[in-house]
Amino acid sequence: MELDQRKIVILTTIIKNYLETGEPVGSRTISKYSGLNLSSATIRNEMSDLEEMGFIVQPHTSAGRIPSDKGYRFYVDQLMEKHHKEIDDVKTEMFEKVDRLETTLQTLVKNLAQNTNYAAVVTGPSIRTNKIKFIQTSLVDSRRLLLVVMMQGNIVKTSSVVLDGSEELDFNRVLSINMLLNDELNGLSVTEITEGRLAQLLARTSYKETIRAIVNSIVNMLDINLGDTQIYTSGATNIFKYPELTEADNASKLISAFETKDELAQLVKGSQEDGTDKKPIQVYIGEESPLQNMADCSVVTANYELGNGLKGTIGVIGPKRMDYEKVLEILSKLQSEMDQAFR
Amino acid sequence: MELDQRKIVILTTIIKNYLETGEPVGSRTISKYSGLNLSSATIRNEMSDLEEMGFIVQPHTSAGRIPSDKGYRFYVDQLMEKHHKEIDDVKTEMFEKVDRLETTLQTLVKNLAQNTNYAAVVTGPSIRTNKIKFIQTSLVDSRRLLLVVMMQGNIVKTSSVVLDGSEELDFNRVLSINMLLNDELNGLSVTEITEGRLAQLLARTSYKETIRAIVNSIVNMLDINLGDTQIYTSGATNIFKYPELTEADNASKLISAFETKDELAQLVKGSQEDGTDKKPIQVYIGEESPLQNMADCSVVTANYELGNGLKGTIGVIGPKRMDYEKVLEILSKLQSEMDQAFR
DNA sequence: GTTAGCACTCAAAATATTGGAGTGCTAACA
DNA sequence: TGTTAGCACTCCAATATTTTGAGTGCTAAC
Repeated sequence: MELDQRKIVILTTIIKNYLETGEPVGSRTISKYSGLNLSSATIRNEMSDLEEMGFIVQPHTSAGRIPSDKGYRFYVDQLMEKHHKEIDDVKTEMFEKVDRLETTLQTLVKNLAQNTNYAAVVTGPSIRTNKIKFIQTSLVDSRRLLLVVMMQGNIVKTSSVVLDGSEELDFNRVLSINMLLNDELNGLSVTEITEGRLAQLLARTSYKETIRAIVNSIVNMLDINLGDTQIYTSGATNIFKYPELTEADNASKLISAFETKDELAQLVKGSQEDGTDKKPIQVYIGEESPLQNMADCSVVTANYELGNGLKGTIGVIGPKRMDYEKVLEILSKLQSEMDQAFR
Repeated sequence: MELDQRKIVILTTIIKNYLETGEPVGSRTISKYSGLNLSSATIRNEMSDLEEMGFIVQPHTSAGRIPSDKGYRFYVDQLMEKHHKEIDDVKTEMFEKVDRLETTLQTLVKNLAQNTNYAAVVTGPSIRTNKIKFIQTSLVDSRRLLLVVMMQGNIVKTSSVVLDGSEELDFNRVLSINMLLNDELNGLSVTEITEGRLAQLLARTSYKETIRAIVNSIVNMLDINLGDTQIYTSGATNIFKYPELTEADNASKLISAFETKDELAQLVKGSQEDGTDKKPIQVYIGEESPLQNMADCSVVTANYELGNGLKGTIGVIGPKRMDYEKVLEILSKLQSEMDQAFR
């Protein structure tokens, strides 16, 4: 059977209607709103075809039809095509005063959730591949150093280093340690701080224990503590707006996923791997999603790349009947702006 | 009517039973479990009295009784008395490696939620009254300073200061600025950084614009950005474990309160004002709570005070039928440990 | 190819039925 | 006088039943 023009119109009408109402769509409704001037009986015949082809399903015998995952997929693919032809050069004002990546991402994710009415998640760039821009240690008291590391994107991390006291430090010695650290480590990512590097560093100083403690602290801070990537979320409670997600204990699972953030990391990681350069925006519909908890949701993710090579992901999580058009538009707009913001 | 010993036993039995089961308690149950060896009919008479006195209510004519807010209040007050006589010197290991207050509080709140199975909230000390311990600025590039401020409790805040470029800075100049800042501002809280102070500071330097920008940044950072007090939460999803809180759209409101944290701030602030020194732990039952959203919950808060004068609050939010005994025990234990941890 | 008409289906809403836990009251008992 | 057994009564909650209506597929006519 072929998907002719008329079938496409009917399918699209069903989907659009369902996106709005969330209720199964019957033949009479279509006959009134499709603009095709066909009777409900004719529509019924076509719908029966569409069902056979797998684009729509009946929740039960005497109900209207709702889109299947395949149906959504068709609709979204169609949207994506249309979308590529449009050029949107509208500017949001979000990036006017870009200072630190962290705060920027925080406001970004908040706005995203508010604008879409779905749950939003944004990840910062992977710290492990992000490069050190600047290191500073200072003596807080005789036994403790404050360590401040600034990464690309002006991400600042701090920790304190407790010394065992075998090496006496004073102001000038800390100064020279700072110079040494910056000299050796600037421009490196954590993954590049190898044993060899450390040895090279130690060879140039007599404060071996202190340096060792500091480097250790840096690696810990960037490697383990942060679980690699920082994840910002917002609008988790928006899912309460969509009854189909609140049924049973779905809500509980979803909200809990947002509270712990562990699973979200996977979600986002997956999308970065899938992403060939041609498809910077991805749509996962229902079962397509990498997480079981999200099988009743749709997930739209966009990878962004800052000018300096840092990569991250923006994502929206909502019901299958999400307003794909709007979400795609917003995400692609944000994506292109992010690309330019941090050059 | 008088609340004699027998009535107390019956009331207590009703409450304990209801705490466990969450179901209304009938006269037969009591006659079996109170240990009083009275028939259900006798119990019925007493229950009828207790209801008249306002300690218990009937959800509907032919149901068992459940404790009223007044009933809970009686029970909790009784507990509190008993509690004061006990001395618990059990040590948790949470505070072994206390480094920075922020991370400590984060793990604290997480443990609290996991141990109690309720939602937990912990606030750090008010930054506005917290004192500056150490200031460090460093030149990131020609136009930008990285500002690091360490407060009491080793809370570290950073921000970057963008300079207008009218004053050329170099390494040595930044050094002298640092010394000046530390000299003038250490030991002060934000509230103490007045116009007069600033004037005094400016009089001692020729880099007036830079200093002005830095001080501005410090005040902003500590005053506005953080909304005064930092709030850590955990276990919000635990409320899904208690059906009576999940009914209607209560869950939505509660979770949302936890996501935005605004309301929680009030909750906690209220408890700090109420708190005379004699009652460091407070229990709000149902309507007693300062927030309408929490009218179906009970809230238990404990104020802690670190050795150095910093104050904060630990709180647990759960259903009215929460295990008060356990919660009181845990909170008071934490409270006393906190008091000693950061001396 | 399209459509009106009709019998059929089935979920959801409305309504009825039942069971049982709980009560209050009264009268008898220790 | 306090306690208790017994009984009629209440009413929620669970279950069963009926009703309703939106929707379908099929057939026959246009």
